Amino acid sequence: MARPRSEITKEKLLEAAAEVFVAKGFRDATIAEICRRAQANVAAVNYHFGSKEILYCETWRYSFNKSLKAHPLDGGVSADASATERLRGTVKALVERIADEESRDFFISQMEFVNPTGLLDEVMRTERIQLRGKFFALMKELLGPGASEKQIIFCTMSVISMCLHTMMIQRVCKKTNDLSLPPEILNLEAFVEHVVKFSLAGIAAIKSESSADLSAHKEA
Amino acid sequence: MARPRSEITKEKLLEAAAEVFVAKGFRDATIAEICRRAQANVAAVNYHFGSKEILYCETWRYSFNKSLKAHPLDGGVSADASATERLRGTVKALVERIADEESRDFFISQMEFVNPTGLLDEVMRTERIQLRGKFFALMKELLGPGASEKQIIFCTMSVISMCLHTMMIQRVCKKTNDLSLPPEILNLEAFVEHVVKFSLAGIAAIKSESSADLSAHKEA
DNA sequence: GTTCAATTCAAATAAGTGTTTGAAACCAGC
DNA sequence: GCTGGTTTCAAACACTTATTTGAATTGAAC
Repeated sequence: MARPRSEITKEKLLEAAAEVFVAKGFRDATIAEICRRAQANVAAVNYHFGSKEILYCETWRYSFNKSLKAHPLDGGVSADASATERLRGTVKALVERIADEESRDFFISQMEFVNPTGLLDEVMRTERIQLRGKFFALMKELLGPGASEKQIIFCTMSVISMCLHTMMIQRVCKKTNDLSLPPEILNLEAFVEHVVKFSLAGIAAIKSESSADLSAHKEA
Repeated sequence: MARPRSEITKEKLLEAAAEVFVAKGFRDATIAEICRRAQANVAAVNYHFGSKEILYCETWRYSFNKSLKAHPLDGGVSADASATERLRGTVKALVERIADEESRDFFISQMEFVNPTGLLDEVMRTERIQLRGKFFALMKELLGPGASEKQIIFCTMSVISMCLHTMMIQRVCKKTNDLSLPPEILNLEAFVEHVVKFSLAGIAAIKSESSADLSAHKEA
């Protein structure tokens, strides 16, 4: 509580910036609009953060910490639960985090991924490695000791992709009121169940291929 | 061959625009750079297309037609092949189309999806419906007559997501020389095989749930 | 070779926007 | 109530960039 005044506008700026950056992207977001939403003067950003670029980085970091606190990675499943249960927890946490409108960091990451400014490269690398590592270890366990590196990677990518991409579609459909897809897909619990069941079967199939000889059917 | 001069610069502009839009996004792409790459004057875009926005639409349409010609949707598998083979063909076509550096439309779509300008909404809707419809029909066949709408949607989304998102990661890793993932993931054939095997097992699992009573395990 | 429309060009225009600035307002501590 | 630093404010600045403009060039038809 040393300098409450400054801290308040700083946080208001971070919240407003997150909204605007998500809605418009880095370039199309204007300092003017961010400050308007934060009820601050245009000079506030440069005074408190130094530049639009620094504000961008700080906004991501702020949103990331906030969303991770709201949705812990393990989904509330303890480390000594079965691998299947831990998969369910991890998938659930990921899906719920993305679905949460307050989780701005995910959408910023996604934009940064497709259309990089380069400003978040380092901060995001940390996050990616963390998430990926957690999934890799779990997948290794599920695939068993005979699994190849390639199998672990492909399976991990598959599960993460199912969650991320499908949830992004959901979010976009909801935002744009796109009704070309039935509303059932908005049922999160059902979706998590689907991903877990679908994935476990897929993983089992991949697992069984490594025990047999590698016979990849090919058409001439 | 009515007006060859005009057509040549127009096409050079479209090619250059595709590159620049993919690299920078709509807003960060400058007419100056596009014209420089096309070896044309800055006024060329406005003379030939009318505005940057129209150029953007035309660029997407041009790239889309081009990439679809290079990678037909069915992957060269005839319509009377088995459902499994048609799935393999469709997945292969999708994966190869995305992997092809020349397929700019996909990346533009992806950007538009995450950070919409709104300029491509209508043109893209057509494409999405087309692709989705093709997958839906195939999935319905694979899941059998007892499948619910929800199951069809979730399974379709899962397969498409696996292809799209994973391939996007590959593309980004390649572009940024990110070596945090082993190079094996760049093996397209292996990836297609993985997706097909993984998906077929997943689909079978979902299929079996509809014949039995719906028993979704839940933890208290 | 002249004519005329289509195309290209360099320079100017106009609008948007991040940043700076110097004055004003605020708020403790004395 | 004055003082000092902190924070806010409105206006001005500096820069980028899409678009316009009018002249110059091209190239085919006659």
